[in-house]
Amino acid sequence: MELDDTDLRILKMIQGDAKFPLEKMADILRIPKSTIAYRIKKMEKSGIIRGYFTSIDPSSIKLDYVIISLVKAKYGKDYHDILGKKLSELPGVWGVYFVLGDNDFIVMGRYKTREDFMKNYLERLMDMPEIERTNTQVVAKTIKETPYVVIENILNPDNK
Amino acid sequence: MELDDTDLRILKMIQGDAKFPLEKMADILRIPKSTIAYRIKKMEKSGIIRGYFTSIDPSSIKLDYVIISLVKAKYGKDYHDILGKKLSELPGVWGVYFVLGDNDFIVMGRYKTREDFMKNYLERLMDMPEIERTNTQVVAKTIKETPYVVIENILNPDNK
DNA sequence: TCTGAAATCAGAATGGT
DNA sequence: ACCATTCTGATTTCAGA
Repeated sequence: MELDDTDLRILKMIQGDAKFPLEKMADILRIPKSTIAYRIKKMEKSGIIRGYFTSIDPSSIKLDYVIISLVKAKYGKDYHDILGKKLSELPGVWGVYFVLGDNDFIVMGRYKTREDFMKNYLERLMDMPEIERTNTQVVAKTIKETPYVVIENILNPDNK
Repeated sequence: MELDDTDLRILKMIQGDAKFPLEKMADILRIPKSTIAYRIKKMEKSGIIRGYFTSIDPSSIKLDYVIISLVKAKYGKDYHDILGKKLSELPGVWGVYFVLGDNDFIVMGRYKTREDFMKNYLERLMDMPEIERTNTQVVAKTIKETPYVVIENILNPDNK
């Protein structure tokens, strides 16, 4: 499905506020709210809109031990497929990226304590025979984390 | 603010579906919907709930060039502060983590093309005098990306 | 802090263009 | 595909426990 400028403007308004009222959008874009509703439904059906989520402050539920791991798999396609799956099923892991370069996987996770991290992450990682080596880094500070913000500049010439 | 079991159950329901109806929650938890509303409002005010977001499929808007950078700053506190800020202001960057270990920053970004990436990210990175060295990896496949899912197992004994 | 009922408002459904 | 109207149901408000 092709997105026109109106679709992008709608997406920009709802990406940071899932409950942005149709009426306000209608006022801003100067088109009827039933049209906005119609377009949003279409984007939901086509998979452009993947869902509506609530962002919860991780530290409010004591998830203060944030880690990022660089993982190198042993050579062979099977190893990669199996390892990718295994990593993404670890408790606390919210991101797994298969990358080209020195490493194979970059893994993002959140844990309550060092003990929680050791038990539920690191020890399980040690048990994976598909791994060649790992390098895990502790996040001292999250400076920015806005994974849902995708549309930054609507008037980007590349969109034309 | 202290979260009890009911709060956590509410959060678990809305984290993956911001529009989960109060009435359904009331049925499941067997408490009145006005109480659910009251508790959600409280969590919004106290900052536990940071907002409601729409997840947009990045590839639907042609953001197919996904990168992760490892950045090492030159020594000195000022360098770190300035660099963290500069990195988080780069277009396309959605995540910046200050980490302990071999690197100082891990930077997550999304771009339309290699050219877009070169122009808006890499070339600007090259211009930052605070940087000692960088190592940028291209994401071949995003295996998992669920940053909003924070509460995995409500019945975790650690919560008690 | 919690609850029930009433009032308000937003979103879904409809049908016509 | 678009839009005006109608209808349904979810959220907000408020008084009382």
